[in-house]
Amino acid sequence: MTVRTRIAPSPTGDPHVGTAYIALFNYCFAKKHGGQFLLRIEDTDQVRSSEQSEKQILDALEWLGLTWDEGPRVDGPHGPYRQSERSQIYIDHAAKLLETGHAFRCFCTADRLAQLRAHQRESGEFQGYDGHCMSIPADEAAQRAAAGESHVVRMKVPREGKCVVKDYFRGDIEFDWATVDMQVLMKSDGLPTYHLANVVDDHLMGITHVMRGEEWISSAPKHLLLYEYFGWEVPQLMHLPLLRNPDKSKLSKRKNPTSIMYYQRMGYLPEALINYLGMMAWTMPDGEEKFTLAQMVEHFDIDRVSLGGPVFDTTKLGWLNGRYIREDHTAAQLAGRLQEWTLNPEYGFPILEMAQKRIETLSDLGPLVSHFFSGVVPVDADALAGGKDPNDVKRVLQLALWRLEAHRDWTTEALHEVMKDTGERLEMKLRDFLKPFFLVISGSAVSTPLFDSMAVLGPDITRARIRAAVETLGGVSKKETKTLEKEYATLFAPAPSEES
RNA sequence: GGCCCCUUCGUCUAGCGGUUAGGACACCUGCCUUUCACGCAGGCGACACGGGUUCGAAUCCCGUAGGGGUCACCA
Repeated sequence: MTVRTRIAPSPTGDPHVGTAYIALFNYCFAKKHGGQFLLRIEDTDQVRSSEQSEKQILDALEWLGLTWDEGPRVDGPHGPYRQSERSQIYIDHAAKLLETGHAFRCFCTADRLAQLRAHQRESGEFQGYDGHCMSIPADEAAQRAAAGESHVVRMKVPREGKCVVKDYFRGDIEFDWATVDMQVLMKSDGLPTYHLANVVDDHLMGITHVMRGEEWISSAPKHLLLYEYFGWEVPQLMHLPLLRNPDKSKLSKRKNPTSIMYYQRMGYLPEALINYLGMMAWTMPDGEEKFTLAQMVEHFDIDRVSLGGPVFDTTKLGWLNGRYIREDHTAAQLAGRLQEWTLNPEYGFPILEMAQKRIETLSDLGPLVSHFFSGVVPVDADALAGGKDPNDVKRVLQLALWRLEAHRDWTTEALHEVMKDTGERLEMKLRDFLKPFFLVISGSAVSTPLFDSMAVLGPDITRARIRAAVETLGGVSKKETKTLEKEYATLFAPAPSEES
């Protein structure tokens, strides 16, 4: 038997360091055992996902050196693929479950489900589907479905007995079936949910070991039950501990930079990042802390995984990155890395074009463009407030930051548009509204044009600078966050399809 | 709140019945150095708590506490 592992990132949002962390362990485990490390994009939601973010995930993994193999797949050419192109597979599998009586069509409205949940929460009973539509005879349900009535497909779950999840690291984990919900398998839009797609894909791809985040433990019974219903062999489940924020909660964008591209733009080397990720929950047998991906594969031992959730601490990452810079590079090699990073025509020429009009001597260049080659630039709190109430400025920055976090199109024009709109909705003169942003983005009152600068710097650095400025002004407390969120919702009430 | 998982210095961790509980980051002190950094030497600092089992427990078992995850037509 060949070992086959996989990761299945969602194409929603930015490529997350947590994804790379899970990918790293899958990669090392597969390679150590002469197996394959496969990749698929878990795209079961056409509304929220995008080609662009899918490409970002692939780019990020490649940057880190986590190359995936071409493995068995269901159709089309080899390589990563989108599931939505193949939804017929899930329709067929759902139909099979319907036939064998392991699933049923559910016609319940969102309203009824919301009421049900509210009632259950109030009375403190088990929260989950009450089996309302299970009593509809199969042929009647099929007829209603054929007539075009909106419905979903749910899996049947035993109401008594226990389910034993065999986790490689934790041993047997017991769940009462009564606490497992009758999960929706097919949504009313005809696309599968993650649970169905995941099990079907893993089986068709011949996955032998499912190494994923701890967050999935509680849905493992559903997955196991699906394997049983289909009569398929169950892969070995291995749940890795979750990366944490300094406050120990699950690593999140709200509290930490989590985008892999952020670390790339901040000037971390891929070998340092991957090395650091490798010392989260794992150690080399000899205790060595600096190691390459190849060395990690060579000495990889799955039993050396520790289960306490590691805090992703950028201080130590910085130290490691420094070691790579000074120990593994001559000046000439370092020049090469710098070139790869930003000292190249692609990144540099637009900057020079901006600078050209604004300099008298070549030596004026340095101070003018230095912020393009920096991470977070320091800003003076007093200068930022500009004689006004710092809290007002903070409020404006935070609201705009959220707006920019939801914003995808990072071109000069689009940024101009979204910032102009934000200023208008805040009923401010554009000039007054934009003033602090000049300072925050460039760290100086005299600098390159705002929107062009933001476009060149990219979303990660831009957002990080605004976030840092908010902190400089004292940060937003929990209470302030609440009021601001309310204000944000009324001012910018995002359309339902827009993601945040 | 229900269910589930986890628990060694502030942080990442070694340890898998007998150790003065080891290393790394951070912090502090000193050395090196025109400054800073690097480097070197040293220091501070942890087995969550309570019961068992055992001649002996950080290691095994039970309980408590704390932290986390999860309870969607998101993944």
